[in-house]
Amino acid sequence: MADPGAVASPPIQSDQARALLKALAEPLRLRVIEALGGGERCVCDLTADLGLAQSKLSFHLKVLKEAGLLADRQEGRWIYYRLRPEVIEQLRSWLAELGAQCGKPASPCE
Amino acid sequence: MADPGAVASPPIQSDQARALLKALAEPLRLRVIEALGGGERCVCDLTADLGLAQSKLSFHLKVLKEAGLLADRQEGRWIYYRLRPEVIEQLRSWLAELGAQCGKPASPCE
DNA sequence: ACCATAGATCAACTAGAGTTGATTCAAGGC
DNA sequence: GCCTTGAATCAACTCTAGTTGATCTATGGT
Repeated sequence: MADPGAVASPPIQSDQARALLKALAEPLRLRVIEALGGGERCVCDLTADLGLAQSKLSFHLKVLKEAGLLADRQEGRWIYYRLRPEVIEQLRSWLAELGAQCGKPASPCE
Repeated sequence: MADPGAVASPPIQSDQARALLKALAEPLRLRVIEALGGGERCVCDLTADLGLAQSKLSFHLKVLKEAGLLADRQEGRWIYYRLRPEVIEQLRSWLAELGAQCGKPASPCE
């Protein structure tokens, strides 16, 4: 029903969806996410490309990681971040359910 | 490629996606959205069901409407709000693009 | 015309989230 | 061991977004 190849993508709760939405709904974080949409990047690259103060980027990376949207790995002095597409997929599934049965007419309240 | 049955869902911009995400990423608004996920409702029903102050609900309905997520119609004294599933679908498509090619390995930055 | 009710709007207040610059920590190079 | 550099953390500040209660508008009943 969901996604065949994915690593067990359980249906996501409303609270989890909200956390993901909140993490995404911030201009800088969205730019980070979009940058990582092109593939894994190290922090120094992101800092340079997005023209951000180091501590600012670090703050937002932390938020995104805690929301579950990013994964990271260390290699020597550098830390690489990447998107976790399965989490995006969970959010998409959650959104799909929202639109599913919203066409029902209202019961007149008079 | 996109959605066959939908009413011409043009690819959405990053800014528009952010606006939608921001509108969704608020606890009360998400509750409203989920309530409307079950079908159209009038404001008085929503106020009662969600147990909200009237002005508070009105504020959030406005935000959601301005984001494009809701449509409304007036009938006598009452105003009915409903979800716009095509907008949700646009957001889903936008999210799908994000995860598409994020598997690319990083170019080592040393 | 008057009153009651649904809903939007407004101004003042509050709180939470992001910014900034300094500091700390860890990994390499010498 | 010491110095440099990548990155995280912290405290102080700022600002935006949501809350609150009052007011305004419009619809319908009498």
